[in-house]
This record gives sequence, C-alpha cells and structure tokens, in this order.
Amino acid sequence: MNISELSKHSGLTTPTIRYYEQIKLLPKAKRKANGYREYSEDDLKQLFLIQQAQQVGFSLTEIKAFLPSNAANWNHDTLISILESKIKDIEKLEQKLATSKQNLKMMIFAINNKPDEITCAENAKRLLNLYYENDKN
Amino acid sequence: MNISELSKHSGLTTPTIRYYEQIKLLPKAKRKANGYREYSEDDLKQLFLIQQAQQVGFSLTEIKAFLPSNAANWNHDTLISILESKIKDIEKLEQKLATSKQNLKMMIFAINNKPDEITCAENAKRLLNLYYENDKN
DNA sequence: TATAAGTCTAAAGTTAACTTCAATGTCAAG
DNA sequence: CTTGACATTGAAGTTAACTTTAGACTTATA
Repeated sequence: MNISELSKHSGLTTPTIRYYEQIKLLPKAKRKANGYREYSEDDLKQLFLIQQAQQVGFSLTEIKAFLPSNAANWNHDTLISILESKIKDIEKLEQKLATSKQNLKMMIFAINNKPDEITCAENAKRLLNLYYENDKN
Repeated sequence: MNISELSKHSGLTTPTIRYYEQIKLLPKAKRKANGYREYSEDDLKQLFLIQQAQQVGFSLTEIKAFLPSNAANWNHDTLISILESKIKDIEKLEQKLATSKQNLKMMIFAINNKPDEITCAENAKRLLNLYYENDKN
C-alpha cells in the first residue's frame, strides 16, 4: 500500500510516517519503480504497536529500543529483562492512576458535601488538603 | 520557606517553580522585604498535586484548569463534570495499560518459547503478529 | 491534455515544558 | 569586609515530536 493508505489505516499523518522512518522507528520503506514508498500489513501493525506504547507514556526513543524489529540485535536475556522492566513501569503507573482516581472521587465527594457556611476560597483550600492527605495513604 | 527549600521538598528545580508561577500554575508568591519569594505548606501541596497529575499524563494547561486554587472561578456543575471526565480519562488509560501489560507478558512468553528451528528475524515477525493479535481482543 | 491529487526531499517552523545564561542584588560565615 | 551561596529578572537556548513549506515529479480524472 501507498503511504496515504497506511496513514488512513494507522491514523498517523504521512509526514509523521516519513518522520518515523527518518528516526528509524520504521524500517526504510521499500520503493516502487516511481520512488513511492510501499508498505505492508506488518508496517501497519508496527504503527499500532508504537501508538499504543506511546499512549501509555513511553518516548519514541524507548519504543525504538524495544520494537520486535530490533529483536535481532538483542540477546535473549537482555530482551527479557527490558520487557520485564517495562511491565514494572506500567505497574507503577497503574498505581499512580489508581491514586489519582481516588483523589478525584474524593474531590467530587468533598464538593458535593461542602458545608454551607464556608466560602469558595476556603473550600478550595480544604480540597487541596483533602487531596494531599489522600495521597499519603 | 524560601524557594530553594520548596525546591528540595517538592523535587522541582527553582527555575521550574518560577516558571510555574509565570504560567500561573502557582499563584504569585508573596515576597519578603528583600524581594525573595516566600512559600507555605499549601504551595508544596499544590506542587505535589501538579506532579501527580502530570505523571498520569495531564498537560500543564489541563492541570491549570482543574487546580483547587481556581475553584472559585467555577460553577459547581462544571467543576463536577470536569472531574468526572478526568476520571473517565484515567479509566481509559488504565484500560490501555492493562492491554500493554498483557502484550508484554505475551512477548516474554513467546520469546521464552521460541521454536528452535526459526531464525531471529522470523521470530521478530512472529512477535509483532502475536502482539497485534492480542490488541484486537 | 490539462488539472488536481498524491508523492518525493530537505529544511525550516512549532509547541510544551523546561533549562541556561547574564547581569545584578542579598545574606551568612570566617 | 570579602567570599560564596542564594535570590532576582528577562531573555535566549534546548529537546521531543511533530508540522509546514517549497519546489519538483507522478498518477488519476474530466
């Protein structure tokens, strides 16, 4: 497929795809006789993988290091340990998300139950404290 | 406390703290007679809150919109709905993290169980496919 | 066959979130 | 009373991840 088709399927713009090739996040694309890039399903899969990794907070540099297409450069144990450390990263992030969610729920509760006699400014301060107290536990 | 003390407690550098004031993520600091900024515990709490929100993927602009110190500008219902939408964002992200973690575990499994007869390059392709198949479910 | 749509490249521009710099002022210790 | 650590400002520089621009070539459509 041409680059615009890959763009449509992947949700990335064509300049972004070319940029990814440039920074070696994608292998150098095969070229047709006319010089146009030619892509396969595998490229599309790789773009999905990249996007997913990116959405959960990995930088393009990190992603590059752990793409299957680079697997040939790795030794087995290094690879496994990289993957395992990524899992740990994710678990840390999951923990943070859980805390944040808790905090947000708490703020909603606090706002809904604001004592009538306090002002907005006082309430803001109260919320900040609530939020913070919750973080510590 | 002085800015360097706030820096130490919060883990942010002093230029970052001044930068946050500049972009109004922090209220304009009170000044001592000599012109030095003077901070309170509340500022520290706010910095923790900011860092936490940032770690789970919110931009500084988003964070600014939802800091308790801005609560006075909001109306009750808008505020609640912002908070609720943040919770939804977090839940989406949690979903993505879970998928990614699954994928990583699968890759580890696949690597450990690589059939002896296939080459590294073939294995890489196999991994990419495994990864992608897993995403769809 | 002309004109629009798609592709190419290299290079410059953009945005977020900081960091670094330069020039200057303040304070605490010996 | 000077030396070193800390503070101030405004402005310029940095990095990641793109996007936009410009100029040229190719392909599909009316």
